Amino acid sequence: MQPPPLPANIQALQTNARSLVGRSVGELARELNQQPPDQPTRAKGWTGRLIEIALGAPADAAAGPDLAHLGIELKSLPLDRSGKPKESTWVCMAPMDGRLPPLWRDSPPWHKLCHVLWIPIQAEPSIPFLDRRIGVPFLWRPDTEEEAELAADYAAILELIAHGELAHLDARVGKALQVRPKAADGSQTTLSWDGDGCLTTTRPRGFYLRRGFTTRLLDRQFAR
DNA sequence: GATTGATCATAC
DNA sequence: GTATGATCAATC
Repeated sequence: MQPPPLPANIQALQTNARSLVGRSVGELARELNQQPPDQPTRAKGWTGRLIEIALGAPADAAAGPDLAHLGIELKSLPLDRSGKPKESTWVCMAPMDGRLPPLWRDSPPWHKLCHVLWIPIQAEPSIPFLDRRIGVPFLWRPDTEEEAELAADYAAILELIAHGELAHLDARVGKALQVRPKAADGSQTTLSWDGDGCLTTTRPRGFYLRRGFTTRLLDRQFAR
């Protein structure tokens, strides 16, 4: 199997994604000539990138959906032994300097989350890394209720950032969408504003979907 | 066991 | 340095 080209449309993408069901990480790596990491624990995003390669997504560092021409974001969804998401889901960076648009529908997380192709994958520690298998993919658009929840969380987060109340912006804010540190280490900084309107610095952070939220997506999709 | 804050690898 | 892909590991 060669790395497929950029899928021309959603149908092609879905066909490709369905062809991965039941394949193992090791098989996929071999077929795509990707060298598996020696220490999987030190290659956190490797499987996600492997799936992107398998689906023809370009590996660029630009912000925005993976498949910009289709408006679709690819997300691997690692599952634990009970079939629930193992972790929260990375969404995108959260600018701390006031560049976040006031309207949810203009926001970076909305543009990432408005149309997602989820690729479930086994991730329980008891399964050797290369033996983990890919599950049934599903396209998702937030329904009214889900979007309202995300938008409300976004508004709360935005307000804290806009008012320079970063001390109160921790991972406990937000029912579905939360903000957590996102950096190579604790020394990283980015620009922000304090409560008096003075420029300062803070730790870089990003938006994440809580585990409970993605659990509900799975439940809805597979009606379990 | 779930959550929060910290961190790892890679591309550009 | 900033973005992407996330999971690790300490703590609650």
